[in-house]
Amino acid sequence: MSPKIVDKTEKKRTILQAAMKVFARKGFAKAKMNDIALEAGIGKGTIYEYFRSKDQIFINAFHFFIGDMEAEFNKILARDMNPKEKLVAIIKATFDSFFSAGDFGGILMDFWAEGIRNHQQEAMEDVFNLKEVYRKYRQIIMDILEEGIRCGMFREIDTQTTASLLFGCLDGIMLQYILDPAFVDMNAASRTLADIFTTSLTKHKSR
Amino acid sequence: MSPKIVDKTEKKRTILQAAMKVFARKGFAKAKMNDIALEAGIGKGTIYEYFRSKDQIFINAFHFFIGDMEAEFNKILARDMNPKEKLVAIIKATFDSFFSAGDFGGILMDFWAEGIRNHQQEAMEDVFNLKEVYRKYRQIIMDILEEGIRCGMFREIDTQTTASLLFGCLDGIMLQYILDPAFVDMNAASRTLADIFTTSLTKHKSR
Amino acid sequence: MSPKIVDKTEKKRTILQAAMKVFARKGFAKAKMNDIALEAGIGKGTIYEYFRSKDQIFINAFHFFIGDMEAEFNKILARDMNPKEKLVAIIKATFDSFFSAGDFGGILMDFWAEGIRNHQQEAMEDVFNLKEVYRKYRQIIMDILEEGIRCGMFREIDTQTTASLLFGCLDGIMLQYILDPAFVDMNAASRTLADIFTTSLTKHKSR
Amino acid sequence: MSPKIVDKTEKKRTILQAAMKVFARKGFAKAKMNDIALEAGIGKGTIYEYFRSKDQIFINAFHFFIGDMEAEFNKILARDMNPKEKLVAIIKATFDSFFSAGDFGGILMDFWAEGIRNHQQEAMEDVFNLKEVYRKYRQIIMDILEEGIRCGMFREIDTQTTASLLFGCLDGIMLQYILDPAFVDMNAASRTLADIFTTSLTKHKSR
DNA sequence: GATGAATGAGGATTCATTCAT
DNA sequence: GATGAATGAATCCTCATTCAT
Repeated sequence: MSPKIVDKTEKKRTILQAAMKVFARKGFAKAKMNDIALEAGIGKGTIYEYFRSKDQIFINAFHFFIGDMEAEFNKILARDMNPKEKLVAIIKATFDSFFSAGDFGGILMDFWAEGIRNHQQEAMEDVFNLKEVYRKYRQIIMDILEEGIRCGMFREIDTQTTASLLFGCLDGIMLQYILDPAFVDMNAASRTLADIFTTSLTKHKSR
Repeated sequence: MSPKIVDKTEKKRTILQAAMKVFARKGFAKAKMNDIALEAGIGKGTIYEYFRSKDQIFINAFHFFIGDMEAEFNKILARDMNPKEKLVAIIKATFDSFFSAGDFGGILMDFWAEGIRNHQQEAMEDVFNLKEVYRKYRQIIMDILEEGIRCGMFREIDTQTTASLLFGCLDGIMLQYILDPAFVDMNAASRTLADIFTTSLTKHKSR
Repeated sequence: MSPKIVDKTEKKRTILQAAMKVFARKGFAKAKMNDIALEAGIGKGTIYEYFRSKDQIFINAFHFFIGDMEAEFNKILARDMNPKEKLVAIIKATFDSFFSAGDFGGILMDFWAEGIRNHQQEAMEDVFNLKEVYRKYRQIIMDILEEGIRCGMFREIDTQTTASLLFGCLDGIMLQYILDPAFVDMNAASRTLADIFTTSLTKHKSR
Repeated sequence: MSPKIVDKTEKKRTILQAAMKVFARKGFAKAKMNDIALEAGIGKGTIYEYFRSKDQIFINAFHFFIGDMEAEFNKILARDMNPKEKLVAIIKATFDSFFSAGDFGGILMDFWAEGIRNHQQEAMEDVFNLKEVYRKYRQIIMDILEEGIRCGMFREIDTQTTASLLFGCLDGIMLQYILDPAFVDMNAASRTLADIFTTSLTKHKSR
């Protein structure tokens, strides 16, 4: 009765990962559906059994990419750590998440580029809202900063701006790594970034 | 002598600025030559009198965009300031440069996205080498940092990584501004960024 | 003996009727094999157990549609009626046959459209010869007209052309009904058509 | 200043006529844009300078085809003739119009087929309303019939149904001609059709 | 110099058909 | 026998680029 049994979810992920590789390699615009099919080792037409369009693949890739990071952050927030430790953990988690994405790092650029254009235009607002994602992550950092100020661990700073800067710094350093891996030591970057922000934020009793 | 006097350079810039507006609005891939022609108020074919191809326009736009910043930085370096002041000036100049680009902010994403892809591929290496541009700017910051350490103003830090982080932070915060201008106060960002880095780098005598 | 007894003929008809519904609804070109499978409540692949191709389904549908009408006409010809009565009976039978086709009326257009193209091309000539079908039906009408002339009931007319016109009129009125059912009263049409032709053909003794 | 001067309207017609030829030969669905381009002796892309899509070509072809007939009919109605003469003139004009369409006769089938489907669906209602076209032409015939009855030239008949039948007969006979030109003498058909209807409709004084 | 009409290579998408289960 | 996942040929349409005027 039931013919060929296929794990749709499994195959969908296979295609998605193939697509992400190709996007990372060529960028969204230059990535051909055929490239994705070849990378996935399937026929061109098969992709359309799992995704309605090239755009849909992109959006799915975005959510796939974001998903992990979100889970990771929530785990950190739930842990029993002081604000400074949380901040360091968030920084470390972001770097880890970036590396677990493996080849797909370059795809970040397309997420950004597409996200920026979308926010200026009308459609897709709901499915591909990079602005919201950023707000959410900034809020997480802001919460930690405010907690630190409340408990007297951090000095009084503009939490919103500082959160933006920290988050921006994470983005920016990854960008440089993607662009020029030989020049950026990511371990050092993780440590130094944590160092700079915690040093600067820490309230010195004696002063 | 010449029947029609046209300032080639002037018109080239007109086209370039039109192109940058369109790129910023739609992204490189979705920007049509016709859009650029319309924006520039000229005929489609005329563009080809000034640029060999769409790619060439992009590369020219890139250099146009970079050019100002480079000049600005050199001016700062030549000025008679201490390292801390220079750092603050560089940060300020970067923000200013970004705003002077006006509408064109969004184009940064395409520069980045294209630049990243190009560095992984072969062609264009010479004409569109984003990697080199970044190395150059990082070097400028590194030089300031090292000068600061030498003269005992900054503590001993990993200058290369710190330069990367500072420069990354500048990129990252602009990205967020482009994406969500209502959320990011650029003046505060400029001040806070300078504050965080100088505070953190400053060598405290008593310790 | 056989593990599963399936009435091949029965299922073939099921598929055929499903196909006819879909053809009527969407036209041959826009009808998808999947639509037919869904309408028939079977799997897409199953259709190919009964028909070699989409074209074959169409041809079979055509013959299925024609089959009834042919039987009906032969019955009329065999009956003991005068030519005028036979003509009226043929007209009535055609209308009835059209309505018995139910939803499938619209499919006539595709039969016509396809038939016309096929006759101008080479292939299918044998399996799908609309020209022959028309010739046959015209001949039936011609025979009745000639019989009427022979027995002095009809005046001397161009039987071939008159047969074409009568048959054309039947086609044409159905077309209008399909297009705009609210505007065409098919009962009135049947009566009026019979009236016009018999009135016009009848030989008036006194003149 | 002004480059290549092209009569857009003229070229549009050229493409339209090429398209009509191809539609007539292959049917709408099987006609490729490339076929039309080849027939028109231009490049594939050029078509899109004049028509937005294949559908638009079809709709334009429809209006082009209808246009002439409408003008012709209005001329007849304006002439000083009695109803019987008008009827004959309308019949003749329809046949003439059909032949002036030359090769394009076969395209009628696609108009019909498409028109029928459209009336069952939603879109295009306004641009491609075959129902309205038929209503208009039936009305023209009805008006003539009613005028004939009023002036005592025609007997009292169901004008709406008779108009449908006459118009249907015109369609139907053309269909047969397209299908099997060797079998249908269009001159005879024109004459016989006029004969049958006028004979049948004429009020005989002595009765 | 300027133009925009013409072009055709290129790519997303559709869908009849196949075939492993 | 029945199925539907997989396939790729086929096709519409886009758009950078050319070139006659």
